[in-house]
Amino acid sequence: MMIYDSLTRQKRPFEPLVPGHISIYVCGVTPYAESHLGHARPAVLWDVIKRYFIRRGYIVHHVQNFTDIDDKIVARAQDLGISVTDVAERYMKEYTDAMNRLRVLPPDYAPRVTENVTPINQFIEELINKGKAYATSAGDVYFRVGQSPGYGRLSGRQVEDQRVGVRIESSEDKEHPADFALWKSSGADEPGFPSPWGRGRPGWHIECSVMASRYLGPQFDFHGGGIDLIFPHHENELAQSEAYWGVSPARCWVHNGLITQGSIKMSKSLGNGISLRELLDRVSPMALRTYLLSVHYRSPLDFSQDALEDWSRGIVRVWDMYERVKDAGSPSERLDQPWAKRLESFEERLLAALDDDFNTARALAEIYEMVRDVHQGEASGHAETAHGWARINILKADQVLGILPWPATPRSLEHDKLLAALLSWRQEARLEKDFKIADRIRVVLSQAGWTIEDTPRGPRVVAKEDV
RNA sequence: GGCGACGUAGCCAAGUGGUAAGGCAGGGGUCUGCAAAACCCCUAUGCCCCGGUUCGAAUCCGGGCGUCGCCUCCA
Repeated sequence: MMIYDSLTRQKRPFEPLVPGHISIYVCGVTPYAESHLGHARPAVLWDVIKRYFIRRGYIVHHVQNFTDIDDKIVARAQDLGISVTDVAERYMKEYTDAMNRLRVLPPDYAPRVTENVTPINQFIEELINKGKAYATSAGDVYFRVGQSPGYGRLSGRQVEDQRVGVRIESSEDKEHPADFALWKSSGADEPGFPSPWGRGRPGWHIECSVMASRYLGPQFDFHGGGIDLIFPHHENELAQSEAYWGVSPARCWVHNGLITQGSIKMSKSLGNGISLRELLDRVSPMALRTYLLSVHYRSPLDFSQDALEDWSRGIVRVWDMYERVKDAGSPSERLDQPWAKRLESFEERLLAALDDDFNTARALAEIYEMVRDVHQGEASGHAETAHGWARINILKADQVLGILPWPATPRSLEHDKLLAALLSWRQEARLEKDFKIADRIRVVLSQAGWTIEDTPRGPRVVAKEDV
């Protein structure tokens, strides 16, 4: 198992901290606005990583937080004239709904900052006691970057090289411009929590150090998030955790590339994010999911509607095959043909692709090659065996990658009866060679959003919204 | 200015030293009342450019060109 670590900048063999267990902390979202497509990428990636480790026999502990208190949420609440809690709840629910539609398994713990204020305060106090942080007369607490010799090694930068002026906020009583807030005092009209330094709220980075160690311990296996979080968020988090525990928190830092549009990063602040909810209303969630997995996670993914549709057309072939073979029995004969041997060893190749730094693109390619082997089996007169393997292998791929759509929108019984009646009328017409009627029925159904396909096994109706 | 990533067929994309996976589109075919679907076959002497290392380079090194990201909230 080879995994790329952002800290060492190389792919290297991975050994879990505790044999047989995998612990994962992924930075979640700040729920102050609608989720966009960019949020779906790490979620789907970590979902696959998790399923992969589970399949490999590990016990997985996965934590993903919600930053439910933050300046942006406060501002949003004031805009909408509702409470900070209501804003956070609304967008957390929206995010969770989108994840469900993408078949993303929920994390084992989804802690919130507002439920961890006391441990956060204890953590900050200890950092002050250790001389790693200091409180100001204004009631703010800052982390003392100068006390962290390794600071900058995750993001590969030196504090003094950074563009001057950008980080420095007005009227600072910070000791050093690079020092960052652990605790920020709240104004009278802002939400706040009591603390030894007065009423205030946690800074952006401290939550993750606190919650990760609280739920997973001082050290854990993976820390994940978008590549844009490396600096300052993860750099600061690393510094805090190290200052507190004396060890580097994550054994491996995994950062996904960003989703762009026209090569420009999709982000909330640029306002060019594609609404995840709207996109999921428009395309099949599982087609979107496979599209996200079609590019290696560390590469940027330049979103295009065309590319998504291309992927959608491809994965539909796998769905169709599953429809055809889902009732097949388990294969009972063992054959020496190459296709049969490949079908038997399909899962090994699937997992081997993921062993190599979670290469989901290669894993998807394995699925298509497997589909071709099934066709070869059919052509060589062993359809039953081939179908049996097809069923097993597609389900195995689905278990790890998540590729099959959940049942399409349920239809009413009346609906089905009506369709069946029209189809049998058309079949009668066809038998009587009355193709005028037959074609007329096809046109009428097509106008209603249904496509009839005459297959060797009889007519089949596909609803346009299913694809 | 500092740091980093990327550049593979018409499009998307895997491949990090051994002779270019996969998907979409396109062409040809099988099947079919027609259509669609499905399936089969074909489609990069070449991987941004120029040098170098090597028996051998898309892969390693050097130099360019182009695009993007981080340094401010960001997945």
